[in-house]
Amino acid sequence: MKPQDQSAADPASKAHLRLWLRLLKINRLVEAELRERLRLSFGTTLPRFDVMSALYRNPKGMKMSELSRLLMVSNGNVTGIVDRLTEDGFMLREAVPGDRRAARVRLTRNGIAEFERQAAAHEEWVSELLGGLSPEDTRRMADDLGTALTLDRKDADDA
Amino acid sequence: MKPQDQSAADPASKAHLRLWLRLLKINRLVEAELRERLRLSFGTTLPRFDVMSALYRNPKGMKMSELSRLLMVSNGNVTGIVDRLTEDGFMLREAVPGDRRAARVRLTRNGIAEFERQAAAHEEWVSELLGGLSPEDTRRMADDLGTALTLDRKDADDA
DNA sequence: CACTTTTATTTCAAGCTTAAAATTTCAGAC
DNA sequence: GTCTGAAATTTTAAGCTTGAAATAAAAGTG
Repeated sequence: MKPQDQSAADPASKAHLRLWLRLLKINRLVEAELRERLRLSFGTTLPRFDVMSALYRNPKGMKMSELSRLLMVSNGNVTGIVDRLTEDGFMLREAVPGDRRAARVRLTRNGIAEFERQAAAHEEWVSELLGGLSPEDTRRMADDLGTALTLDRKDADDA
Repeated sequence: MKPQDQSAADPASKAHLRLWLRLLKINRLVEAELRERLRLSFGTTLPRFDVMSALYRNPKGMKMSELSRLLMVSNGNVTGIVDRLTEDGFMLREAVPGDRRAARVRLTRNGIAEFERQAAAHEEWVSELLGGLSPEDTRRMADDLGTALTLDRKDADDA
């Protein structure tokens, strides 16, 4: 490829940057709205919702480190959020039989019931907020992102 | 459409939720990487980069409230970030002639030079991190998101 | 002009977040 | 068994973030 092929300035990097700025924007828009609704409707926060969601899908409980890895946040971060959710009676720490260092966290009966209420509203809200995307665009974009994510390595699974 | 058309459970909301979880994931992945690189290479953070970026595009400066609205963060948040960037000599507050309440913030010569270094690296990093997306997918996704964003109302503009 | 309301910003308390250091326990080497 | 290093978690300090309250000044009302 000849040098002047780069006619209209840099090709890919500007396009990627443009996409990134839009990803950032929709993320902030949706997160801000979800945060406010969670606060007003349930008196909770997004990080709390995320932790409860992870535990809801793992009824047997998860170790702190598993939680931290899945949610892609630091260990110390999870400690604080779980502390507060435990104070509220939504979850509890259990000893791990063979390992006195580890702690297994799981939702209480109360936490399960509370999360189910929150999750139903949450799903409706997300759908409302992404309502501008047609079913086809939605599916295609999710698939494209799936590709990008597996190429970024990390856990290639997904529910 | 007949009732049993909804065969595979709820249609749109689950698809939107799936997309949302992937948007969230790629966002965290990219942000985590950018945050670490900004820290290691420039000793700065994403919020600081965002503020400097906004001011770089507005050489005449911006009022605190304009900054806060553009970046979609709270007023108090901007105050703290600008305070620290000012201590570092990258920006300064100026009085607004006709309004003694307001403050106009702009980059110093030093701040401009520093941001230009950071922005060049940042663009490369983003392109690298989104490298898994082909030029076509990248463009299409950005366009689709643009649609979703204008439908979410708010400022329909964009650079 | 006095009064009220709106606007611009900062301050504050609480919670989120990270990276790094500190603890505690486990597992392997000897 | 003792030592050394790795692993799981918590603690800590600093910065980010919000919503609400506090300040201060501008703009409208009468």
